[in-house]
Amino acid sequence: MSQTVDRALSILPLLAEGPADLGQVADRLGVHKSTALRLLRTLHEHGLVYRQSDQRYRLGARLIALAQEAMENLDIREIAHPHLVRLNEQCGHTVHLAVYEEDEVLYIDKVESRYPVRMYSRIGKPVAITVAAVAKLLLADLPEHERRPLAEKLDYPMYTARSTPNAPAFLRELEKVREQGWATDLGGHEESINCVAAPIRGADGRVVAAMSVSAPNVVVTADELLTLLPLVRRTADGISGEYSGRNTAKGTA
Amino acid sequence: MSQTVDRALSILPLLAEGPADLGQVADRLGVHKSTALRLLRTLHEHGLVYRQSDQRYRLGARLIALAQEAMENLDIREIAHPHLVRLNEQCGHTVHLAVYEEDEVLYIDKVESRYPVRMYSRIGKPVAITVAAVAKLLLADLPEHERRPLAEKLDYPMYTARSTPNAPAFLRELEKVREQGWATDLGGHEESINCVAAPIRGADGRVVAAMSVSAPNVVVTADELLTLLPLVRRTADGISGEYSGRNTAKGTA
DNA sequence: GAGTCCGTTGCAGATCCTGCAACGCTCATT
DNA sequence: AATGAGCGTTGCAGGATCTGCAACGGACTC
Repeated sequence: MSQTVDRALSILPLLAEGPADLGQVADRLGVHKSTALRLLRTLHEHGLVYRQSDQRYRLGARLIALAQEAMENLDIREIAHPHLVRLNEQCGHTVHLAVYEEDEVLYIDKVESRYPVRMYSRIGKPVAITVAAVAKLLLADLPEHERRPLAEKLDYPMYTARSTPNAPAFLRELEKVREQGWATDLGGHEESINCVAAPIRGADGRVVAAMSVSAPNVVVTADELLTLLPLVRRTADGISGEYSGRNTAKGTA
Repeated sequence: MSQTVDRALSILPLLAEGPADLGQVADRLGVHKSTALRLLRTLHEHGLVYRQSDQRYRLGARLIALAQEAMENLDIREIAHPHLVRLNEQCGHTVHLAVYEEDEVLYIDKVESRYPVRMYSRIGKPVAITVAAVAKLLLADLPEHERRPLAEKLDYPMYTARSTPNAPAFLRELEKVREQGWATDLGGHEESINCVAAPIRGADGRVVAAMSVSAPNVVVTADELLTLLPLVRRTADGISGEYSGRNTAKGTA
C-alpha cells in the first residue's frame, strides 16, 4: 500500500538470507542505488539493520530485541510456561508450545529434554507445517474456507518417507486430528523423532495454541511415547482452563 | 532520512509495549488516522504486525521468525555453541553468550543450568548493560571515543546496592576489566546471582563476544564460582582460536 | 600512478504520500 | 427502536517527499 515502506520492508527478508552490500540490495529491489541507500539508512537508524565492518548490511540487534518483546507479550505463553515445565519434570522429554498466525506456525516456548540426546529446534523458528503434530492441531481448527486454500498452497517436502505427501493426504489427516482431538508426528520430520501433541483452547473452544512432547527413538519408542498422551492432554486442558478462566481482556493468540 | 519509512518503523517499538488500536497509533505518531492506517497495512502485508480479533494491532509472527534467522546468521554463535554446551556439562551452571552492537548488548545464546534453581534470562533480551559481566567486557574493549560518550549516556539503575552507580564508577570498572581480561558481576543485577565472564576475540584481538557462567548464591558462593574462572577463560580462548582460525570471510559480530 | 569499483551527495521532476471530510459500521444509550 | 458516539475505512486534490540521474571521492588493484 505504501511504496516506500513496502520497499524498505522487503529488504529485511533479503538480509535474513545473509549479509549484502548496497549494490546487491539495490539490484534485488529493482531500484537505484541511491534509493536503496536511503532506505537502508532509515532501517539502520532504527537499529533493524547493522552495518558490519566490511560495510555490508545485515539484520540488526534491535530486530532481535523487538521479537523478544513480541513474544513476551503473548499471554498464552506466560500462562502455559509453568505447566510446560511441570510436564517436563514429569516425563523428561522436550516440550514445545506453538501458535498459528497468518499461514505460519511457530514455536513460542520450549523446555529442553533432560536426556542427553536433544532434538534441534528453536523458539521463534517456523515449524515444518505439513508434518509437525502441533501444526496439524492448529490447522485442523481453521475454518474450512481457510484450511483448504492453505493446504493447497503449501509445499509438501518429503523430509522422510513418512512425511505428508500432498494436500489431499494432509486434509484427510487434519480431519482425523480434528475428530480425535490430538495429533502425532511419527518420524515425519526427522526419521528418529516422534511427537505427541494436544490442543489448547480459548473460552470459545477455538484452538489458540498447541503443545507437544518430543523424543527420539533411541530414548523411547513411539508406543512408549504414546502412553504419555493422557498426561499431555491433561496438561493442555489445564492450560486451556486457566487461559479461558482469567481472560485478561487481551486478544487471541 | 525517509519520512514515511521512519514513521512506519516507529510503530514497531510502540507496539512492542503492547497491542494498540488505530487511533492510539495515529496519536503517538502524530499523524492522521488514515496515514497510520496505510502504514499499518503495509506492515501487516509483510507480516510484521498482526491484527488480533479485537482489531487491535500487535507485533507479528514474521518479526519473530526474522529475528530467529538473524541470530542463526551470526557465525560466532554457531562456533561457540558446542563449547558452551561442553562448559555447561563440566560445571552445570547457566552459560551465556553475548554480543555488543550499537549501544546494546544482547544474549545470543544460552545453555540452561542443570540445577533446579534457574536464573531468568532469555536469548535476544537486552542485557543490563551497566552491571552484567559480559557487558563490561564488551564495552571495555570499545575505543575510548566511543566508550566514554556511551558511558555518560547510559542510565545507572540501582538494581541492588552493588549495582554500578554512575558513569565514572563504570568507566573505572571497565578500565580494570580491560586490564585483567575478565569480569564479574557479584550481585549487581540480582542480589543473589553472581557471574564470571571472559572475552572472545577475533583474529585482530578485538573482543567480538563475551561469555559468562552464572549461578545463584544458594547453589555456589561467589568464591566457589570464581574458582571456575580458569575454565571459563580457557573455553573462551578456545572459541577465540576457532573463530579467528577458520574465518569464513564473514564480517564481525 | 592510472583505472575500476562502490558508496555518497545534490538536485529537479514527478510520483507518491498526506490530511481532510464524508461514509458506514458497531455498540451503547435513551 | 431510534439516536448518537466512536472507530475504521475510502476517495481525492494539493503538495511535500521520494526517485533516479549524474558527478564526486575514496579505496583498492593491476
